[in-house]
Amino acid sequence: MPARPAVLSIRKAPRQRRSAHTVEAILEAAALVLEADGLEGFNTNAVARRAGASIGTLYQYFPSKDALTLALLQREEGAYREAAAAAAALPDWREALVTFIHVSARQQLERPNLARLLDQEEGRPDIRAALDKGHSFIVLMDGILERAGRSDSKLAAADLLAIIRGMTDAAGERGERDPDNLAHRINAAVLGYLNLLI
Amino acid sequence: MPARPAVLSIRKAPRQRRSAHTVEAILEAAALVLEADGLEGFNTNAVARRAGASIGTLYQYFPSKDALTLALLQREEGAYREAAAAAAALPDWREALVTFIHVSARQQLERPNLARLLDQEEGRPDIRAALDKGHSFIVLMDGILERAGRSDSKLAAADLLAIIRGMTDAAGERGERDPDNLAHRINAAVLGYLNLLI
Amino acid sequence: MPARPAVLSIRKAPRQRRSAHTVEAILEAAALVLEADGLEGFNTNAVARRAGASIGTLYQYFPSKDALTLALLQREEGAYREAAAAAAALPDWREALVTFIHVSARQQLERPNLARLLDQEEGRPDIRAALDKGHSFIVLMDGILERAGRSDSKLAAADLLAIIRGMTDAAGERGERDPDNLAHRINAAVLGYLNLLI
Amino acid sequence: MPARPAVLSIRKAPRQRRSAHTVEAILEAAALVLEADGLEGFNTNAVARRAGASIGTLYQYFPSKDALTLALLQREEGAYREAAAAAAALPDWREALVTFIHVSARQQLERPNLARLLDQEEGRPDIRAALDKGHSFIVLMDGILERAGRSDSKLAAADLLAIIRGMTDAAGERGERDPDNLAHRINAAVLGYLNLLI
DNA sequence: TATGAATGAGTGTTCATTCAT
DNA sequence: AATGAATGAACACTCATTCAT
Repeated sequence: MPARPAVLSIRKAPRQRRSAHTVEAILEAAALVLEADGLEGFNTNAVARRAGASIGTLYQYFPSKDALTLALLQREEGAYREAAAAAAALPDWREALVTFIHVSARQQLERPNLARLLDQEEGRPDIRAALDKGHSFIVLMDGILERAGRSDSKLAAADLLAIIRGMTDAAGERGERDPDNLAHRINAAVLGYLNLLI
Repeated sequence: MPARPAVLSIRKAPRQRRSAHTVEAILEAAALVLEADGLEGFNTNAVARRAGASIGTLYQYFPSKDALTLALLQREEGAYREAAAAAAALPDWREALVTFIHVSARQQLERPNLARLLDQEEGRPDIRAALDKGHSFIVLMDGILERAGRSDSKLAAADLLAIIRGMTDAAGERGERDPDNLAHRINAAVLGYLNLLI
Repeated sequence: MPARPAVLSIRKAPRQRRSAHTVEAILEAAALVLEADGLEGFNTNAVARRAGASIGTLYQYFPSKDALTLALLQREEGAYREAAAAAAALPDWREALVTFIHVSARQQLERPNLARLLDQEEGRPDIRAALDKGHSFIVLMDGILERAGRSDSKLAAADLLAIIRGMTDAAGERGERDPDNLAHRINAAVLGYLNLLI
Repeated sequence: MPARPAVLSIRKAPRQRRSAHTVEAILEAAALVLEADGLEGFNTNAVARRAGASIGTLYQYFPSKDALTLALLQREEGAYREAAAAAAALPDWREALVTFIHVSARQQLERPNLARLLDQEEGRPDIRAALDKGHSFIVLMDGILERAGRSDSKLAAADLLAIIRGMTDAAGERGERDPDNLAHRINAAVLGYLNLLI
């Protein structure tokens, strides 16, 4: 029951230990290439070379460049997504919000260039379509805001995510390293937004 | 001694009226292609075709694709930059800030897809290096915040611009059309940031 | 009003004399490669090389390999198709049939390997779909047989074309050179078919 | 001293029953892939997958793709070849000829797509060279025609086989199912050829 | 000055074949 | 004997850029 088109899912599940290692090496190589050379230098041959694998091996596991990008996206966001979901599930909505922001700041400053470029890739139509909409961050944020009793929760959720993403991207780009400080500043903007907007 | 590498500056200043018209046609074609087909479809041959010019003509005015991108960036931001500078020059810093935000919201919703894609291009190292740092928006914002008596004006300016850019990009992408409403929401976040952060 | 999908039609009509020459050179190179190396060696890079053109030039005129194949098919069959139509239009159906066969034999022995390989390509679904069904040879043959008063004209037309194609292909492959002799033998089979089958 | 190059012969004669079964599974998988996906989809990995074997196993029995193709060709033609030889051995040459044709029609309509594609593969130089000339159908047909007292037996044999192959290929491609009817029509052409050509 | 034909390095992708396990 | 991971040459196709006309 493939939830997304076959061409974007991983081509074969690695059965041997060697395979799992190769897949991991390719994904990490993709991350490194993206960080080092940006979207411009992000091509499958470069990734394979960096992974110490052949181009054929890459394509045994990822049926297309988009599938590779998607897999990297999911790998990078996996832990983030879980932590964000856990934050959103906290009983007190204020605590949920603050924790969500903190988690976001920490994630972004981990590998800032990678996160920023993946954010960009996430905007591409093909990738977008393949992402699991049900679990996206906006749903989490919307849940928090509904519990806060906001009638404009959908719009506010979109705005708050835009603030978070905008500020974390910029901070990462500038080379900031302290997630606590960044989270503190995001909190100010977010709480201001919620308080001042009725 | 040119302030930026020759290969990114416009190749020749159009002297005749016909030339000026051609340059303008190419720039507008670049904008249209970018809006219609995204970064994926943005190539010099497509731009020339859309402009009704030959590829050779395009290269007579723009020595490289990056130079074309840069020129478009500057054309699109020209009016915005002036309006933003005027806003920043208002005597009352609060009024300056609110006006700056309003100007930004209006600019972004004018041609949202174009603005968003150009924002992305602006992030590329080559383009970035060629942009005139002296006149960038951060200087304007920093000026406003200094007059507001903030000691952290540099960092706050960066944060506020990130908020503005993040929210306007997302709003444009969602298809919002009303700059007043958008500006209102941005104000809340920005003022909250300034009030809550001592 | 493109009767067939754009991706299979020629990409641009050559405007300058140089272009027309290039297109012709590429088509002839395609024919030569096909004759020399068969379908196995028929790739766009080889064709371009043989034409003394770059691969980019090839793709300026033919948007895909299939489009090139199709254009070659049409070039090779152009004169044949006209001659066959003229034959089929002869008042006496017997004369029409005999002339049709003669024309077919001559065409096939002209460049036998090329004709045979193009016959094969003609069978591929993509190519087939793009070919103009209205003018295909079976329609011509069907017309002749209807005038001969046959009630089974559709089936008979298919059979006779199969006989003609089968015999001409084999003759060409064996290196036969005399179209008159070949046509004579085809006539025997075809007339036998028509006489003996009621 | 092998009659054909080692690389095209089967790699090892299957000694154990399991091996024989594997070889058969691979050959049938090759047939199925060819029928389902055509020459375009006919690749060794797909065949192995369909056979439920690994690619390594395939290469243990068939040293190359061509060897696999050749083996399939021989498997498919095995029964046909025997039946055709039996037909050709009938005392009355007319009966031999008619039976030969009937056998051919039946064979072709059995698995029409497979037969047609294998006919095509049979035309490739490499495959051709490896086929055992001594037992080919043309020898059988030549024998029949010699007994019919024809001096042009070699040429006539080639022509008649071309007629038979052309008509059966086309009939199979059109989806015909009745070998009797097809054989009847082929008879007409063949007898016409023999009668009319002195 | 304008044109557009030509270029060719580069990119995504396939697939026959090998070989360590 | 069987497996399947790995290889890399080969191919279709794109697009920024040049230059003869």
